[in-house]
Amino acid sequence: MPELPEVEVVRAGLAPAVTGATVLAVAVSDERALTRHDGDASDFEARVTGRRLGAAVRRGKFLWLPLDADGSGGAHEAVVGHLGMSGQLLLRVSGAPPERHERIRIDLAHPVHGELAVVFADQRTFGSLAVDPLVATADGEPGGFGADERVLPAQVAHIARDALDPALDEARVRARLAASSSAVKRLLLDQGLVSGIGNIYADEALWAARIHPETLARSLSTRAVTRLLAEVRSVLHKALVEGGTSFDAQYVNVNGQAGYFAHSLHAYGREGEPCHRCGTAITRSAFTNRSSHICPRCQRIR
DNA sequence: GGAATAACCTGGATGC
DNA sequence: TGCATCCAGGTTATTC
Repeated sequence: MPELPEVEVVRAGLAPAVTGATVLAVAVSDERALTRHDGDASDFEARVTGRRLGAAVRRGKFLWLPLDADGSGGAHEAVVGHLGMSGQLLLRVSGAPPERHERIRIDLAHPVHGELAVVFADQRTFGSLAVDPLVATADGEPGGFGADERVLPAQVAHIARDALDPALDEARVRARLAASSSAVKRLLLDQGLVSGIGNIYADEALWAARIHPETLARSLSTRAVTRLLAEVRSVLHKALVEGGTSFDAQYVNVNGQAGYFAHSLHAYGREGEPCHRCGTAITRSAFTNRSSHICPRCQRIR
């Protein structure tokens, strides 16, 4: 499932191939991939064709490509994408055969790499692309990772900075945790508080910090919050280094290759297997329409 | 306004 | 072998 590390791997793979490229043609084969676009397929195709793409930028799980950037900023729109559960952005040679679950294909001409295609494929159709206006960031800092412009797509404006963003307002995160009567895991998954964390890395960070996911956020000590935020950053960084987490074919980089972090997981997906710290069997339990994986000995509700 | 929940969707795994 | 059901989960709209 694409979370921050997986999306960053995709962004880093796309950036050299698309920055400065001109869009030759756009083909939308499934309009469900435009659920975040304010218009139909022909509108999307018309608004992207002929435009010049800027550097790929990411905030949390969203990434975007500014349109008609002149190198010193100035773009007013961007193609913004979210991979959802199973979305893939693949780089292919021009004229490559259709991918399984292909939804949108963007043909490009790059001044160095020549003609190529960016293919958006998505099995479960939770992901989407859209053309969206760029708006100024509320804090005056760069909109996301990958570019210095202080703008971001309007539909991403409500998304908080991610855990690896140096401009993250950590004091706000701490204050929200201290005031909330919700379970701490629910807040970790709240993209409006801190973005980029999904179910996999929430479980991993909570295991590393020895915190039960149902623990009330306001009951955490300052020390525990510090430990948790450090583990969130550590887990995301390690996953990024290992190319993200791949359980099946639903997450791959732009070249179709899987990541290796699944081999480093301590909690997520390890139900019944021994805890790497104490040997107790990892358990899985229902948590708001999804699952939580914990070590019942290391992660007790206090 | 904050919190909780349902709905969206497809294909692999499982059970009968 | 074939069919039915369950499950995975990010985001958003709806409800409380």
